[in-house]
Amino acid sequence: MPRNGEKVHRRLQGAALELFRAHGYDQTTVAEIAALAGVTERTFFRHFPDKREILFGGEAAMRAALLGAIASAPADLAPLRVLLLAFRTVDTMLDDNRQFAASRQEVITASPALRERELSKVAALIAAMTSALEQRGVSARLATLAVQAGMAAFNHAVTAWTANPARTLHAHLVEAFADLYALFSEGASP
Amino acid sequence: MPRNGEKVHRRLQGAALELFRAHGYDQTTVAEIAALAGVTERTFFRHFPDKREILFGGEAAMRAALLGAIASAPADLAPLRVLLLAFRTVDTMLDDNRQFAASRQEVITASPALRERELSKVAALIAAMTSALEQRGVSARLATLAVQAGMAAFNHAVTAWTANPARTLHAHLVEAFADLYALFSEGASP
DNA sequence: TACAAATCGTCATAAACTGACAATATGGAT
DNA sequence: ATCCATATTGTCAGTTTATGACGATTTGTA
Repeated sequence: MPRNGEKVHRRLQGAALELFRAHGYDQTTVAEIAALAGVTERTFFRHFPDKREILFGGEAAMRAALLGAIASAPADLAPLRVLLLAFRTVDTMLDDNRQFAASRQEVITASPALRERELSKVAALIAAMTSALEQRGVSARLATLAVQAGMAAFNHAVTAWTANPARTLHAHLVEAFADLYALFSEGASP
Repeated sequence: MPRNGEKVHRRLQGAALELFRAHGYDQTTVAEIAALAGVTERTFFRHFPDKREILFGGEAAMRAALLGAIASAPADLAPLRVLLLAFRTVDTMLDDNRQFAASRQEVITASPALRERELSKVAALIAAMTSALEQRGVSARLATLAVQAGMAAFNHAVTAWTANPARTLHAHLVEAFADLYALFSEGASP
């Protein structure tokens, strides 16, 4: 039933990334992206709800992997151990896309509008992981704190890894979690 | 030299909050806000860079207080103690605005566009607090992790406090930090 | 082949912004 | 009191993003 279907979707994404890299996000119009992909401006908005969304949507696989890992972790594992385990299951996924992901990230960090959308995506992922932790019996309070702290460590590990790909992402991740533990190991709460 | 000056700015904010509460953010046009404030649509965009920004900008005082508290904290205090101290200096500021802040927050959480902008504001505040911690000699790695974890605790405390104003915000804040410490007090890092 | 359904193109339109220039009000100097 | 410099606003034209309606085209299937 589809005419071109999936191909148009990817052609639009490719055209957008190419034009964004060449002239920047703001200087690129949706009409230009559509023209380079060989479709109409109207078709762009049939595939993506808005202009910012075109660089996102590939996180579905990582999201599914993270949620699945949280759900199927050993029952007696402490919340942060569950998160570290989950993050370790997706670091190979990032390793494959390294080339493309770095190029995409360059464009995102160069545009305030895209950075804003990225924050929104991360927040949605945090919310999903939080409820996944709650399904394991972790209280809502502890779940939010654990996921936000864990995600901070994960993001720091990823950026440190892109800056220094010599060390493995897994090593960066373990170090970030160690830093997190060190921060809180100076006596009990006030 | 100014014609109306400050008053237009606040009139626009008041008109926007009123209309957003009545008909929602998406169903309210900038022209309607400007008309209710007695100015033109063009004047709106002279006071605010875009439509989402009109509900923000009041965080300047809190930001200054937080950064000042971080900078002037005792030199031998651990990073998270510095943050808890800083958060305690602003909880009275929130207590005053409680009425208005709750109304504003209702509108924000009801609109995806405004939630997105709020995330962006929080991220900017986190970045500023992180570099404030770095000025104290804390490493960039530890600073990011500490501020993100601390901000998670602070935000959780604020939402818990608005849901249950019987307990003081300070009590909620201390509890959230205690939760954070508890999360990481189950043996050393892996 | 013919039918059904999913895309896609075309057209019209609203709303969010932006630049240019004129009009007006305000504070101070003469 | 008058005039001048300056800040603010109004007006207008135009671009870009986003949406609805409707017809045309392609594809999978009976």
